[in-house]
Amino acid sequence: MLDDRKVRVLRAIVEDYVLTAEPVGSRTIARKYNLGVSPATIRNEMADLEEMGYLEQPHTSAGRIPSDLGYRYYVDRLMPEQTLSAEVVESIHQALEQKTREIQDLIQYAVRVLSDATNYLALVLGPQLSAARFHRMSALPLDAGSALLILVTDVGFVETALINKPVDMTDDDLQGLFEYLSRRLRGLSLETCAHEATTILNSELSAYRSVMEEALSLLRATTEDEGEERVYASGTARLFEQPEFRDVDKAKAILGMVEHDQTLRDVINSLVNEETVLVSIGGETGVREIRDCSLVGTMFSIGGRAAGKLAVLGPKRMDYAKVTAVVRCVQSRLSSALRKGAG
Amino acid sequence: MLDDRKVRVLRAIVEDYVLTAEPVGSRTIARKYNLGVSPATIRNEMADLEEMGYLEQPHTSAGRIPSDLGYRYYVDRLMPEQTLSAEVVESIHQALEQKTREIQDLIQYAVRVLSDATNYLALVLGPQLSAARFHRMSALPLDAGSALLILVTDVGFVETALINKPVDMTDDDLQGLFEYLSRRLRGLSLETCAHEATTILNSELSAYRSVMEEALSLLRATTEDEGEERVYASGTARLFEQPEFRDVDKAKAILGMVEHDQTLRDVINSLVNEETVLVSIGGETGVREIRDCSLVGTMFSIGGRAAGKLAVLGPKRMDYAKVTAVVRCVQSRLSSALRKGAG
DNA sequence: TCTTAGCACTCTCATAGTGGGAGTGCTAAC
DNA sequence: GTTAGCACTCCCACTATGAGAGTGCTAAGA
Repeated sequence: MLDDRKVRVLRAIVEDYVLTAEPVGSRTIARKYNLGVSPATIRNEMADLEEMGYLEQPHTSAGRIPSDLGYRYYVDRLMPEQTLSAEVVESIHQALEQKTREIQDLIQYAVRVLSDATNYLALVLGPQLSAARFHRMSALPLDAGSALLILVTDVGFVETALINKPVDMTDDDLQGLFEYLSRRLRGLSLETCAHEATTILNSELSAYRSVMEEALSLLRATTEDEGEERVYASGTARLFEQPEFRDVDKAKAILGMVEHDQTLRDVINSLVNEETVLVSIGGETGVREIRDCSLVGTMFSIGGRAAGKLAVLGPKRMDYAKVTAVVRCVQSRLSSALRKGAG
Repeated sequence: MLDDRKVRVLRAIVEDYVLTAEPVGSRTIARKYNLGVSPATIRNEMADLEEMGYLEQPHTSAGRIPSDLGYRYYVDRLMPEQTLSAEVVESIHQALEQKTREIQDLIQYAVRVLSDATNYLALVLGPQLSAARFHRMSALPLDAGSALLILVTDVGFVETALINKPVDMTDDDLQGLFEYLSRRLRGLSLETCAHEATTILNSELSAYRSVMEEALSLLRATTEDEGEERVYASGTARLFEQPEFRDVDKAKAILGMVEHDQTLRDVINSLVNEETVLVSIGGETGVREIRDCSLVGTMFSIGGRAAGKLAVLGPKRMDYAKVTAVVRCVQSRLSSALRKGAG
């Protein structure tokens, strides 16, 4: 266990390093954070902390920087509960109180404000469609030979596809078909739907095979898509403002990962699985490209239903207190967004 | 006018510089491109070309690099018509012959393959919604108090919004209302629609004011949105592979511009306004952030209707012949995509 | 036993000097 | 008009060099 003074030294080092991005020396601590002891004493404490794994030394005669473990200790036990400035809260509210009624748009505003408020890279994962439930499906005739197929999930997420319409099928037939299907499938998970629809197709609706096939393929595409949850990102350019990413190769690695959605989904999904705000520090993510980064994320719901996950990716040396607070704030505003609008 | 030998020197310099990213010296040209004259003669030609504005010298005793004007001359008059390798053509075909029936998805595949095939940053602008024509609008009742409003444009672009549904309105009423509206508005530009719908609302349909207001606001949002055309990008990370963007600040400036959609829209829109492939070189774009880049772009249509613009952003020192060919290839495949599917 | 001052030591970083290499422009001869 | 020769310029990579920051250790003091 860390005694009181070690804790104060650790906190000082984390906070100073977060602020300056420079390794912190014993003199600096003695001067700026008045612990009432001399640099020599602090040096001893730092040597202890290093041995215990909380600190690292870039090279023999540099100051110390926090290790992953050091950050972890700070985040779990030392980090102050931060209340956001009125302006930040205000800007978040404003961004999410737009009059938009479309979830996709709302998410896009959210990811942007998340990045603006933290100055880091913000990421949002759309709803996990495989877990979504069928709400309804409908076909909108466009012209003689084609129609727009529309799938709505319980969260209000919309997927559409252009399909061929058999010429011998009237608009009423089409509408009736999907009315019927919608009644039969409502509330089922999309995966179950695909099975169920196949059964229905074979048993009773074989007359409408071609249209049904298209409907099935939309259902399957929606669930099985490698791109299961859509990924929204904002603020990639901001990464470069961090001194630790001025190294082009690091920056490139991170960018590459962000563009390669699947890795991103995996990382965020494995970290975030509840509505509390969680932090993954450096190597904890297990992904090589972002071993110098931390990820702060949580799930969010819109109008009371689980809608996705939001996360901020920044350098390990990030302002965890602030980022956590911002993430929490955006999360809570999203939950209540649209509520008065539509369910 | 440039005499034959000057032209050959210019071509050699452009092509060598594109290949190596190093200023090209007279010796190199004499050795690699057998013009049958000595370095000294080439030096004289280069001095002339520099005076005429086609070449630049990074510093007194370096080789020459092409100026914007030099590239321009090359692109306009020297660039060979390149036929793409079978593999590249194949990969483009494959990417765009996916079974998807949704325009948005198709565009996403297109932007990805555009970047993969060129190794530069690829950009696609979605259809210009203000120029789009109304095809139909429809409302899908979701539950007692809400419905999904769907707007389809002639190109097959879909916009949706969640709206409140007056409790006293039956599903049939709702459907009838939009059937009627769709008949009245079909073929009009979205802007005209907004006006027209207002008139209709005031003259005949004032009973449905609340729903109509929502429909109007969707129409307006679709046209007036600052984000008029949606911007799709792919391959940002690839920018860093270019030696000229290993300078973090340059890379950041470009990335920043890419994230700031509006500038991007403006640049692409001002360059590209026809179905031929156009090239904008360096300063020609007039945008500071990309003065070291060139943009190759064109309009494309899907299923015979103008659908958007596609562009590749790379360093000035890019392989213009190849990029032009790729852009043209993607453009042509897009035009014929979906054609057999739905119109 | 804990704390502290002192000091030698290490390591980085910015600076300046140096030499090689690449390329030029000019001149004079072909 | 072309070419060889040559002096000149400029960049760049390499190597000191020294200042600065910070450490660990030791020994003395509380």
